Amino acid sequence: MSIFNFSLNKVSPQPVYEQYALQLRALIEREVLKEGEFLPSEFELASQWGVSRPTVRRVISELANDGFLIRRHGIGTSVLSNARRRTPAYHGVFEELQLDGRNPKTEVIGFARIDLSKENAISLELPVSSEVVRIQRTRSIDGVPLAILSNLIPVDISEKISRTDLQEHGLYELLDRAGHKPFSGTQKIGARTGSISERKRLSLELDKAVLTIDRITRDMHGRVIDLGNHVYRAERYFVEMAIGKENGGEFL
Amino acid sequence: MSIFNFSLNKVSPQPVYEQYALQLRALIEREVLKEGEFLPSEFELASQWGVSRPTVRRVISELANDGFLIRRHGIGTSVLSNARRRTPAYHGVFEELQLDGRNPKTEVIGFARIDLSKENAISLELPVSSEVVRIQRTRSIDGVPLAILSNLIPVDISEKISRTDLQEHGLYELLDRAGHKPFSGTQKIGARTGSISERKRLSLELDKAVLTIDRITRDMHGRVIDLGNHVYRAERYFVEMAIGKENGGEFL
DNA sequence: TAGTGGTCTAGACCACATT
DNA sequence: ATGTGGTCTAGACCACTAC
Repeated sequence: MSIFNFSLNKVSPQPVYEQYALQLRALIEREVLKEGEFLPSEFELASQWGVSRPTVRRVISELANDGFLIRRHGIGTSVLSNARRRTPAYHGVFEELQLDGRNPKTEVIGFARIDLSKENAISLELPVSSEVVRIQRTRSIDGVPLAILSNLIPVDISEKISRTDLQEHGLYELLDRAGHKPFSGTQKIGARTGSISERKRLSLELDKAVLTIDRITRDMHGRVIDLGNHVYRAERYFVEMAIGKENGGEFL
Repeated sequence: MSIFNFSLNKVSPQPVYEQYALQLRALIEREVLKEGEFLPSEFELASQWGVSRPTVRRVISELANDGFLIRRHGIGTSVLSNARRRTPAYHGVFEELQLDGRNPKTEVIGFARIDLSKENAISLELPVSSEVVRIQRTRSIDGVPLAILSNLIPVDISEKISRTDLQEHGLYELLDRAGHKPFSGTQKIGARTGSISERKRLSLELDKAVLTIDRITRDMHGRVIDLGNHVYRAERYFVEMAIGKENGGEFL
């Protein structure tokens, strides 16, 4: 009985390649299949699984794209080490990454319609006369202020979000629920010396640095649903991310 | 004569799907195919191109993955707007992005073997006794200092790189040439107040902020080939990136 | 030479959205 | 009912790597 004897639900709407990919992925994650180990050839897998080779290839492609497997022409398909694996990019790491046991808190310090400045109107791609809502929040951990979050959101979307929601949930989660799932966007990460009001809010010492993140978020239809300006205490926050093939390129 | 009458080089080692994908992509980028416009159905394209439907699907998949096209079941395949498009993540944006007409310069201020500190040995996954080379560079634009780049590189790799190479080319380009193509990695972006020596090197005013990028780069075999610590003048540098499905997730 | 993955074909059946 | 994309099959030939 091979470890590749996977189960297949033929009535499930989940496609075959997805079912097998999930099970194969689990084998790798649980290290039943260890680093460097080779998979049976595509022909063998096709016969073992009772599917065609294109389907086997699709399964393997899924995992190869996620960096779990590497295919080498003329050699075979083997398991990549954790180190070689491209972990999914992930952002917004928090101090030493440990949220467990911490006590994060969000305070909503502003939730009101504002007049749109000309430049913000352009960024949001709205007519200058449009109304937007400015949401201002502070985030703290164990009572220590961490960040000031300021977001501009079109009025019609903001109406689906309440002030109390914001204390319990992330903005993106709420936008999603409101039917505006964040889909794409751009962000700039920069640094500067904190301003007077930022120093006050973040309990910063004089002239200490802050990390800034400015982002534009769009829903699936390309509509701008959020314009965020976030300011973090630099000593307690950094952004961590995986870098892979596409987003390589040397930094200047 | 349809705009989809692409050319096909049958002797080229470049696969068919890639040749067609490139030409289709060009149509979209030049806006011959405009936002919202529909492609012929996969069957029609297969017949026009003289290839099978799976090949057509592969062509379309390439562009759909890059966010140029969107496929909707039962409806068809259409061109995404620039806004909806997920532009490839790209980092290391420079002032206002304009390198054109600028005069970037790299000065190598250090290129020597050093004793490996214990913590760096662990990061590079080398025995503590191993020797590494520390490369220190400064980058400036039009005579204005922009960044201090410090990299640790295993000795055997550094031997394939010369000091003069570094003045002309990027480190990653040189690593690539040396047979250690950067493959994956992790980086942390943070901010802090510049140290005394950094203030001097970057001509920073007292207590000005710097943006820091620390990265670990690995080659295809999972070997650590670079440990970089980069410090940028915050007023003149920021990191810009696209955010998509995978690397979404709310920032804390 | 044998075995591997890479590409491609020519179909089939299905689920989905529109008419 | 029609046409679309989504899945899957059962082959074929090629290019690459090892032996």
